[in-house]
Amino acid sequence: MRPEAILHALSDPVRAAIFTQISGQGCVQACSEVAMVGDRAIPKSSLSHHIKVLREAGLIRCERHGVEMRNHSRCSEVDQRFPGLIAAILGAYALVGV
Amino acid sequence: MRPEAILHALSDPVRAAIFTQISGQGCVQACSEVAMVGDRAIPKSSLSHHIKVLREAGLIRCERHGVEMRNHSRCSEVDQRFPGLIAAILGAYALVGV
DNA sequence: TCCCATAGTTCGGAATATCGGAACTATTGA
DNA sequence: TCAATAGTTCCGATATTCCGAACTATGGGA
Repeated sequence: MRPEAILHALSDPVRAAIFTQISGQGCVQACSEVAMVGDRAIPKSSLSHHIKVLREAGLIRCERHGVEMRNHSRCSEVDQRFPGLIAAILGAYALVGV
Repeated sequence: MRPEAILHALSDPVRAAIFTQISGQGCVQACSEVAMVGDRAIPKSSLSHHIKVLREAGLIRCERHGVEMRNHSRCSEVDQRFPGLIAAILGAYALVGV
């Protein structure tokens, strides 16, 4: 879990929005529930790529549940390792309304 | 001054190190003083590019002083707009020793 | 069992960004 | 005016990103 990977993952507003969504409500979302960011539909190959980047950065964990993939936020683990990082980043995005 | 630009700028460990260096001691450094990161020499065209990315992200301000360029950290301005962001990021890098 | 529908992943090629050497520009001092 | 120093710009090689199309995996019927 490296800081540069986390920053890179969240330096894309679309990925930051996806991560916010996964972290926010209930902390579990299937990819198909994330297929919209704002009013914008994300092509599923792009979404798959974004999810992969978030996963490889250690920000989320994915497990198959039947036919769908559930994405869990790893917020608390990341926060334990890098205190305040996630909060500051999502806070900054929230301030500019993304 | 957008969060994604700041995160992108600092998602490169070399740039993060340059920014740490500029922010750290005395808050002013000419590019030539930054030409080393760790034991690694940075080509000056690359350094110029890195400095530009940091400048455009709003992280530093550059002004010519005679023949050299001085780089000032804008830490406090960034912190005013996005509280805790810089500290959390540099703190995370410090934790892994970069 | 076989087939279909749903959910994601992988492939491939076009567009874009990054890196660094070489050439260029700007400023100072002799 | 010329030389030296400090950065910038240009450009080609390399690497990333984006997304449609094809592919894989799982579960639910007929």
